[in-house]
Amino acid sequence: MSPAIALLVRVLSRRDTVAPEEIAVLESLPQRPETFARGVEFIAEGSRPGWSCLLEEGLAARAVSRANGSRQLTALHIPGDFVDLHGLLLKPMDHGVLAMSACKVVFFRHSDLRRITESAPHLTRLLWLSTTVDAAIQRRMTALIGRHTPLERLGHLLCEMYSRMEAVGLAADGRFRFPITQAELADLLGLSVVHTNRTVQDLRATGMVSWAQNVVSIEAFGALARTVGFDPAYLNLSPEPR
Amino acid sequence: MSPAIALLVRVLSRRDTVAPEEIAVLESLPQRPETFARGVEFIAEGSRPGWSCLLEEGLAARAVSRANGSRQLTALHIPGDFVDLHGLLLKPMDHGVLAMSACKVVFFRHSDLRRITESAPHLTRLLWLSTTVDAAIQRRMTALIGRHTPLERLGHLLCEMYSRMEAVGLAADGRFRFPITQAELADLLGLSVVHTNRTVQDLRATGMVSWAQNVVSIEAFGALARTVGFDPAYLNLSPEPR
DNA sequence: CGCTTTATTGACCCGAATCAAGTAGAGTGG
DNA sequence: CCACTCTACTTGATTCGGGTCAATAAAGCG
Repeated sequence: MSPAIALLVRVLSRRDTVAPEEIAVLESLPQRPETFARGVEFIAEGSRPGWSCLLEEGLAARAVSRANGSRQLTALHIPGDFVDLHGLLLKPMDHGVLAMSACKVVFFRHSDLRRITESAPHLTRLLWLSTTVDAAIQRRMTALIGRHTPLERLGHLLCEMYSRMEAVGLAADGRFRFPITQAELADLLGLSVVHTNRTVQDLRATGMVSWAQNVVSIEAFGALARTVGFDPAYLNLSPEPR
Repeated sequence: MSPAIALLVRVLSRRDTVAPEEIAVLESLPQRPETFARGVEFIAEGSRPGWSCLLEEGLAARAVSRANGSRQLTALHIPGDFVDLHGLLLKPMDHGVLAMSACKVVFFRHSDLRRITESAPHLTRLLWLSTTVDAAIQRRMTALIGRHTPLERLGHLLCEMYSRMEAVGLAADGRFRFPITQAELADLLGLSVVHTNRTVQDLRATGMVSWAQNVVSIEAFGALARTVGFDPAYLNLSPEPR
């Protein structure tokens, strides 16, 4: 199985059983692999792509730009995420996608994905589910930025990233690679760079998280989750008939 | 045609052509109508409903609650919105839905909706599209709260509400009914009640909006849209093959 | 026509932005 | 191998937007 598909199936399997025929359907899709360097906006805001991409390696982010030139990062994506699957339906793209680290991605033609909706209803629902989990994450983010302290925002984000990465086998024992600069983190959390830095230090001072050389290590996941109010239910990582 | 379905079809038709057979399929679904008084949380956070509801009349909001008891409103819903269509796939509900005014809603059984995904691919894509537009709106909200001034948040929200209401025939000439208290608005915009009030007054002072007795009147839509950076593209209200 | 909810105003204060340096690494090239 | 540069991180001083507290006006409404 191609590595990108393997990751996708791995996440989907956390949510429902994926039949061998469904895996075969995914496997049979023509792929267009590409890699992008850190900083590249590989899906442009306002564009009308005819392909959607699955992230295979690296960290990517969605960004909406403002009139004054500044941009806001609205979401992070990790390997196994079907980053712009919604582009199949949503035209034009209401946001851009940029590589936060070197990214390896695989593109699928919309016409091929559309064929799945014509012939594989359950698989279609699983893909649809992916986009709704995405929306649930976005909803969390809105609440987080709207009504939570900087420490809660950061702590919650780390809990979420850990949980998601763990689901695709990229994290264990509270540790995961997280190649993001504090400036990018600030864009994501809706804080200034200076305050983001102070918040990271506050979080380190609690002893619940250590973070150096792009590796985050959550020393006390339970305690952190409790203090920042993280409950992974919204990630829908438990198998259910969908 | 039942009024709720008529509204739904009206929005869907703004996004793509809806075939008569597709309308017939929607019409044929068994409906369970209900009404709720203002303030009632008619879909509970954490529940696993077997039905999804389409709003026919009134204003509703999604809310996520916090540990300390406060809640954050993350989205507003107007007639024609398939408020918790994502509940078909997402279990449990990651947020509650509450009536901001008296609401008339119509429930559809998940088993019936699932049947649509089995037999009506294009209609399925239109429903899927609804949930992704919803996500795009949420994304906008995140960016709005994260990096925009209170005046921009409020002005943008009003532009969006007008555009959405106009699409279902509930607004014209810049005017629409908007039965929301400033406390609720504060919850939605991530501001304090006091500051929300001052922001409303600031907005009135610009002369671009007048607002009294639950009726908002945008006197200069173009000017307002320009000053708050509103571009309706993310609402996907232009017909496209989907 | 009281009573409750909603809107409004003023005073005060604090959290986070902004401004301004300074430090530490990681490359890069002479 | 070491200056040079660039980026990321860190720290301190200052400012200000928006929160909080408290009180009053104005609607609704039973």
